[in-house]
Amino acid sequence: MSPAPHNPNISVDCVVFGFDQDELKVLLIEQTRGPKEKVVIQYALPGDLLFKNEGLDDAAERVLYDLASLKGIYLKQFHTFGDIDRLHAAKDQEWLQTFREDPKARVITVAYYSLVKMDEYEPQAASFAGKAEWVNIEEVPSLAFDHDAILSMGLERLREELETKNIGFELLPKKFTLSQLQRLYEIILAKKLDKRNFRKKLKNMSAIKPLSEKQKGVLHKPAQLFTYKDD
Amino acid sequence: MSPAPHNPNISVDCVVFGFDQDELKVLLIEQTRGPKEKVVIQYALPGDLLFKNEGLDDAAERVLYDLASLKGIYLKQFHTFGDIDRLHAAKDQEWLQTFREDPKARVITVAYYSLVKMDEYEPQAASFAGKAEWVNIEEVPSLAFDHDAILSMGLERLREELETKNIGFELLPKKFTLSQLQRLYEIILAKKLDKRNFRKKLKNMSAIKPLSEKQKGVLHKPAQLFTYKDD
DNA sequence: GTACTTAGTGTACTAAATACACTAATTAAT
DNA sequence: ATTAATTAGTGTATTTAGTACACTAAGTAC
Repeated sequence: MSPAPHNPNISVDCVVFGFDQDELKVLLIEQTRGPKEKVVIQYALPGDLLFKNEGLDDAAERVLYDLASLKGIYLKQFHTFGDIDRLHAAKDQEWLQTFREDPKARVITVAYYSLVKMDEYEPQAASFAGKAEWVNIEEVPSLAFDHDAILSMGLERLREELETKNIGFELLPKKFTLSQLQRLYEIILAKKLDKRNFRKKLKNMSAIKPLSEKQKGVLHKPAQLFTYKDD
Repeated sequence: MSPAPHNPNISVDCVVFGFDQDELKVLLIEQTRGPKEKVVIQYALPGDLLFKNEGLDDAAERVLYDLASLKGIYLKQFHTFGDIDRLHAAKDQEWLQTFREDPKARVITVAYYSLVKMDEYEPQAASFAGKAEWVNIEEVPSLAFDHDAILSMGLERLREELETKNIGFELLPKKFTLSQLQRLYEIILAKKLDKRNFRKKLKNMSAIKPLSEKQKGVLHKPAQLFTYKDD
């Protein structure tokens, strides 16, 4: 063990969840490489090195804004990853050399997870970064560095929070139907829920209130729209 | 906002809990200063800067071993504190100058909480550090830097874990009575529990098993001793 | 107006949490 | 040996939360 302290780089990485079309998605940055800048070599979580006069939460907000034009969204720190070799998987060596001065430099990353109302925000790639892309959680490829582990812990935390706190609405439009909310729970928790029991529980929690408005443009009985009470 | 990354120092700080004599205690390092090294100026959580070839968890283990001779104990990362000015409260300026080269240097700290069987380990101060001392959680003075906030979040997490996971035994001797376990819950959660309901719940969880041994040397009916099953 | 689709609703059963009071075993003092 | 003091140990009834389950209602497309 080395007897001297040192000064690693610090980054933040964000696991950004969205829900759309009955699918749980995560926002990934496409890292391209090659002569024509066309060959996709891998995907990574949105992240960046910490700036000098910036708090950790600030950095996470900045990352989401710069890389995906996301602003004012639910954001929560969940774990810090600091293994010595977390950047140095064989698959990442080549890529590291194209982007960083010193591929051996140590980087400790503080991970956040984040919930986005996909109807309100359409991520746009900043020009300097790779393209930001929503990827179905079921179809996420192997990611750069230890981002697989980060994503997987982020997903675990999302599930925990969803079962204990009322955060489901952070992933839905302001106005939503009870069936939408239920599908969200079913998909994230990967289990079927009973419609009547689900609604009974919601009623007891009284966290939502009905609007005087109904669903439109559907080819079946239109559902009552609800919204969250902030009380 | 500064447009350049930088390399702050990284430290780990540990919120170490112990339980003894019906009191929840936390391990603090006494920081002394002055001509005779006798004037106590403040207490701090055990912590140290991260070494070069050391993972975060390793650093936390090292800190506990070096500062308190604690080894092989329950240890869990819970939050990373990175405010720009977290070291720079007015009360800390003087002290910083005596210990660190640059009192303006930024330090980001990864916080752990830790559970200790106090009967097995008696902390001993390493010579180079301040004295390690168990302090009743109710009597903790204002700590150095932002350690008040770290302690307070650590305590919050201890309470959450105690209600959801079976971690109570980490704070008790290997052999314990049900009343001891109940008092531990009562004191940490700061609420009274019903004896019969508490025992009923334990029975259902079947996480403990009775030993063929009874409490000794008490001036009342001796209680059955139990131990945790690891199964 | 018929077929299709999803919305919306109540009741009976089961499991978990709560409220509650007395007897048993030991020590210390007399 | 008896008594006082102290904590250990035990069961039942009630309330609350969770589960299982099936039909009618409101709209669209044809």
